[in-house]
Amino acid sequence: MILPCEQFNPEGKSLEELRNIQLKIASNVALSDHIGTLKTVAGADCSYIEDRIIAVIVVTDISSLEVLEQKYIVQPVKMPYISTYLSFREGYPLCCVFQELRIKPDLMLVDGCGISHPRGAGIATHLGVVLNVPTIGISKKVLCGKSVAPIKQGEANPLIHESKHIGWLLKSTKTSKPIIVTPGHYISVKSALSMTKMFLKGYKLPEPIRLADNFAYMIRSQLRSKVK
DNA sequence: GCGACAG
DNA sequence: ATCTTGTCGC
Repeated sequence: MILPCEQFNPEGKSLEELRNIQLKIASNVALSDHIGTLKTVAGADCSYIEDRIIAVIVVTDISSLEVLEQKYIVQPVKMPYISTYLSFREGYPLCCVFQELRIKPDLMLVDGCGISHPRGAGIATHLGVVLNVPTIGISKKVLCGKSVAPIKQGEANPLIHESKHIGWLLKSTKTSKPIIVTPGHYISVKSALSMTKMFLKGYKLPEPIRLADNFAYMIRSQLRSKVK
């Protein structure tokens, strides 16, 4: 069996080969709820400093949303950013960090798309399938699909792609643009929205993702002042 | 050929 | 994602 992280490694592969990996991942997605007792929920995000990538995962308590564990890793960037291939740029380091976690989260929110991807395999889905963990994709821009912008805070409208309901546009605060919520793995379209709403704490992004954002930013600040 | 295009 | 100060608004 192939090591988990290797399923995100773009080295030596053509874009066609990477596309085939995504199709294989998409064929293994489960869009029904396979979530047991929810005790912990994590947020995953990446930041960059020059030619290095900083991948972080923050694990929080499901009810208080306070940090239980946070880990990060810094690696050389293996691949340039190419739209629809994000998981081969950020997936490898995130997979490495996940394996170092003492607490394996019951659910993980990932900065990026889930099934709302041309081949049905955004980074949230890719991580969920490879790591066998329930995931939800949270992004700020639509990659594919169409929707109607929600207006009122708390309002959510369906994101439709090729006649299929693949996610939502959620107006998380009064002033921010809507965030895009899509199932990654082991969760239904409906639950992806209700779960995400549970983690909103008055900010644009659900708390686990916001904490991961902040942590990544902090690590980046430390690195630039120390090594430069 | 043209436009779109997560982070 | 990142480069970047002040500034408009609640």
